[in-house]
Amino acid sequence: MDEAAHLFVVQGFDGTSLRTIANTVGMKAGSLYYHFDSKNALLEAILNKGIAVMVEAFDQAQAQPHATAFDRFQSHVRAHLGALYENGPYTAAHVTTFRTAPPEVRDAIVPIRDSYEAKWTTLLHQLVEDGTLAADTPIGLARLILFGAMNTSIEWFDASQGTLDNLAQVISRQFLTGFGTGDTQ
Amino acid sequence: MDEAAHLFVVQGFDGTSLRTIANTVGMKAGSLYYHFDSKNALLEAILNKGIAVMVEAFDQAQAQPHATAFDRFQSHVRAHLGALYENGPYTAAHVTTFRTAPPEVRDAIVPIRDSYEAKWTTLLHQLVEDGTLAADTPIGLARLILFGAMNTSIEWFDASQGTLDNLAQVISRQFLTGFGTGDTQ
DNA sequence: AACCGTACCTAACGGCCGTTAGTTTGGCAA
DNA sequence: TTGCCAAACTAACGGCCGTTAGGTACGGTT
Repeated sequence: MDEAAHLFVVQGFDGTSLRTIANTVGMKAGSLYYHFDSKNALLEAILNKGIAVMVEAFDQAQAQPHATAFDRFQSHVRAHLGALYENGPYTAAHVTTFRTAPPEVRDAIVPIRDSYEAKWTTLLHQLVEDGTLAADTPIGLARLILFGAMNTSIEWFDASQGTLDNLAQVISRQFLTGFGTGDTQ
Repeated sequence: MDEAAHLFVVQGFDGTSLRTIANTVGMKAGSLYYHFDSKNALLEAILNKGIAVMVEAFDQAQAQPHATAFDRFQSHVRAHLGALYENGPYTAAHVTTFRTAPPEVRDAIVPIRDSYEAKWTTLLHQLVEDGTLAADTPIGLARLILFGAMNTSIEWFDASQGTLDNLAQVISRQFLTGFGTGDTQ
């Protein structure tokens, strides 16, 4: 699954054959069917694990003590980025292959996916309540914009050029205060 | 090309066969070779057109008069979103298929892609110089975060639930001032 | 009337695809 | 020692893939 998820990230689901996956782990294609019912089932398992990794990272961040509301928020951003880059290729595979996954697979994943998104919605609501986020923040849109910033880092983040801690800080700060000076508008 | 680009967005490049494309436009697969040398060449043409559409939208926004620096910025955001949703499926196809495109195709596209990114880099530099963006803004990172927010809207934007004008306004405002109140940090 | 180029079609090629049925291997348990 | 079961293997199936060679229809030009 590790190798399959990695290949899915690089080549896409349809661009990766079972023979390629099997060959990468020193097997033959048919042998994969001892472990998975089908290629779709393999993808489904990977997508699920991708969510599980994100959820675990989120819950760990939740459990930690934080000095300020901003620290708490930044810790969650860091956790999401950690799920993308530090805990196997599952979350990355989820983010990159979900949109074009076969409908049956997508439909099976959606409910679990929703539960992760709900955690973020709750978090953002709390930040509104304690005055960290503006009262008129469009929570749904805000979450999607934040996800966009975090997830598309897959296309350009290079660990040799910057740390995840730094990226988490930049994204968190940007999300709350923006890059502007406030001089206009 | 219209239909092919649309199918690439929905099913991915590898997930779309030439027979499917041909069938959609009332042709046979072999006939496509009168117009394109190969499937890769078709993709390359689509990706190029995707950039051309973005560039044209950018230049049109550039040519318009604007009351404030913020208006100018928002106008460019709106232009990019317009390229994604209002001028055919080419830009959307570019954004969604570029990462997993065959290396030869990607390599051929990169230089043209860079030219579009350079336009944004220049714009952001100007915003720093006129005091709209903070002097210590990490331009490169800022552009990628902005692109992330705009481009991943493909996964969730629904024209029946919100206008592009509104989305452009939310993204622009968020980019400059954030969603926070400024009470923490 | 003869010709030409454009735009398609037909039919097939070799090759890879996901999948399956049946078989082999090797370690552990009885 | 025998039996069992997990974990692989082999070999093939039908089917779809990108691609190609050669043919056909047809409007416009000479």
